[in-house]
Amino acid sequence: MEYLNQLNQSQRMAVEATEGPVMVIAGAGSGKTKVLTNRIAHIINKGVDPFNILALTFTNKAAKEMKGRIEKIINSTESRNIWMGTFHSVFAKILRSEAEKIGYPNNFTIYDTQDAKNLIKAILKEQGLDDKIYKPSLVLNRISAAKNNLISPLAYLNDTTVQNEDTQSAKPKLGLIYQIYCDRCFKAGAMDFDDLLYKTNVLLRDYPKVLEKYQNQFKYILVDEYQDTNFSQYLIIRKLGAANLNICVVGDDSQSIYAFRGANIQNIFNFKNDYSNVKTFKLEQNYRSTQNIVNAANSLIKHNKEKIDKTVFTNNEIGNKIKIYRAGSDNDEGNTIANLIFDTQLTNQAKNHEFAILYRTNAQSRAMEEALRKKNIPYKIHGGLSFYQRKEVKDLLAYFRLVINPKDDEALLRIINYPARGIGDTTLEKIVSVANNHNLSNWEIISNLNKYNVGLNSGTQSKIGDFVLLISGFSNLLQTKNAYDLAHEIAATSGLLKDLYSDRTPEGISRYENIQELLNGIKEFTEEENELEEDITPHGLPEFLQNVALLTDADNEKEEDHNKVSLMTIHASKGLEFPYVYIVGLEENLFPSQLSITNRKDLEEERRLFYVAITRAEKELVFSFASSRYKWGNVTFCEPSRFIDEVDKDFLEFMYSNSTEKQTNNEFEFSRNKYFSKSKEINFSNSKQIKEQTPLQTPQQILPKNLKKIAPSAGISLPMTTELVSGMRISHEKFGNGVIEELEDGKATINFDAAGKKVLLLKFAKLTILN
DNA sequence: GTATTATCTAAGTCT
DNA sequence: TAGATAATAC
Repeated sequence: MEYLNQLNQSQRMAVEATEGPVMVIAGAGSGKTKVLTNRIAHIINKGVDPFNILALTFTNKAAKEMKGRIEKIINSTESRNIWMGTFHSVFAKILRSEAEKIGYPNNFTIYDTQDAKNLIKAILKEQGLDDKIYKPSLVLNRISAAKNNLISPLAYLNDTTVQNEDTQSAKPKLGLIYQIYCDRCFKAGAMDFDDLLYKTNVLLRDYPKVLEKYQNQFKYILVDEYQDTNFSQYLIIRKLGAANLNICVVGDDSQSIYAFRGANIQNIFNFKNDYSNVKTFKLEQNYRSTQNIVNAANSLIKHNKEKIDKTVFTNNEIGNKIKIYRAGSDNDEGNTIANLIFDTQLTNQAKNHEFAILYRTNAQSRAMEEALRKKNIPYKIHGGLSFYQRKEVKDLLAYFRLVINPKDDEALLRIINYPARGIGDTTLEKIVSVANNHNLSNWEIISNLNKYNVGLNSGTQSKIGDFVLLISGFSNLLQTKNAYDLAHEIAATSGLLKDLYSDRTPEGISRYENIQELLNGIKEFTEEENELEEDITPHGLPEFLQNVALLTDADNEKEEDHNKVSLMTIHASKGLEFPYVYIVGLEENLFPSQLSITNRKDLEEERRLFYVAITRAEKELVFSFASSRYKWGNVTFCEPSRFIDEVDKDFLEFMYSNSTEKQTNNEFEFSRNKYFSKSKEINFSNSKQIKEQTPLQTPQQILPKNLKKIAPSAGISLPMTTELVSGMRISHEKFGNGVIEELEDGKATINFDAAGKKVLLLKFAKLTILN
């Protein structure tokens, strides 16, 4: 029980109160993860089987890290048996084993947002509805909100309030679209993200035996980031915890930033009323940040009316004031930040990974990326368009999906004519219409063409027949081939590899490489099986796919990304911390977002978002804003964010002449150069020197444009590859030492002492030269 | 039915 | 700016 002595008093109390309902209000940086991990360890040490613990985290990565920490505390690998993960991944797992009960196959597909939107578009077309009025993203939001509040299509149609809302907004058919959408998903054996929670609720509601089983299983339940749970999640917890009532929720109302996806901050406010004899613990001491940062954050959040009373304080050093920079334009802002990072690295001997640039919207990353690239500062983008959303990757994944679940209509439509097979739009329209009339999936039609009168000529029929044979041929291999072999077979035989290979433009090459990377990833996944003797879960293609669907970018981090500056949205930064933090784009209509400034509730959420951003910083914090910014392709002028004014001036240091602020804003249009020169007044001792050192064309600059954007990491680590020659002895983190036998095309064939011959992509392989 | 080009229009945050 | 869609030519 040595670990208990490492905790402060309130932390320790929260850890030791293992029985009954417990709420932990944890201020930013107050050791929330420490409490969670120690609490779970403590429960296990008291004799509880880890299989009886359910812990819901915000990302799968957080779960993995926590398991590691618990393993250290309890000094046993038993920690791996804890049911720990995101709501979505844990309940997807449970749904897979219980799927037949609610009429789904256990190999059900998970539709991502794009699949869902495509389906909605198709429904709109069939119903003759205008997609300018019924914007797919809006429709999907509405459906998502309904599901998160557990409103079924039928309830939706029968709810007069909801119907009035839709009539008012001139979208009376939303209920009908919702209904059709659900039917289509069902017949495709598919669930969207919200279904994973919604269907779990259905399962627990309609099958008391199942509910009982999991109630008995999960004797202890812990929920991290409780302030960001929605009604659907709330109810799952309530039901599962009802038998034992050992429910511990941890959160911080000041960090609730997911209302847009249905999170209900009231869940945390109401916890005391939902359960009797709730023990509440407040963690108020911040161990992360300097006094200046903590106090600045407090002074900001004071402006919110709705919050739980608490006083976050720190005994850390006072630290520097928050510096505020003004830039002339978005590009100028990027350069300013890149220069600051460069200088800070030199003066403080700081590593790249100690820096983070946080922004409100993904679109802001570009200016930052360009500036960092110019200064040769390695960076990684966290979030944004993830690898798995790239077209070519989705295409191959769609083949996998269809092979595993042929009813998956969205996957089928995506690839039936890619690569081109002469099955065009007209043919597909016929098939889809027959499928809808019979309430069957498209696959059921095309695999039984003679049974249904689709009205196709014999040429088209035989093309479709070939496609059916192709897919069912792969399906037959599911039992015999491992994930990698089957994946490779599919990529090759489908013609996808060949199609990508034939495109020798830089973009085409990068697409081909992305497929190679995907296949490499599957290979690694396949080989994991042999590495852990006790790991008995099969590692076939279905298992790989299930893994992939719910991966967040955070779960995907590559080893070679370790020492890089992090770029991410503030939402993605939740739960993370960095010594040096730059919050950029602090402008009205951007942060706070234009869409949020019309009502208090939304504005308060934006303010909490800013609070989250500020509290990521440990040592130093910088704010910046630009006076002009490209939006929709043209320049717009911006005013500094109101949030800057809301932070107490005692903690701020303006790095530009603040006294003329008001006038200069108005003057701006007429004196643009003035501001450009102003930002140059900042003295970057080393920037000039570096510019001259930097070669005109660095390796990353000749990379294909889209690769740079999607996988910036790919470019930055390149220089190393030039140092490699065959015959060289190298070391690889996973495979150990070996000799390079062949170097070609960005790939290396390496003969490892222990692991044997492997072909690795240099771009991704982390090799250390031995000598 | 396919491939190429021209035009449109959309950018808020995420599982 | 870029991805999606429409229009055009083959």
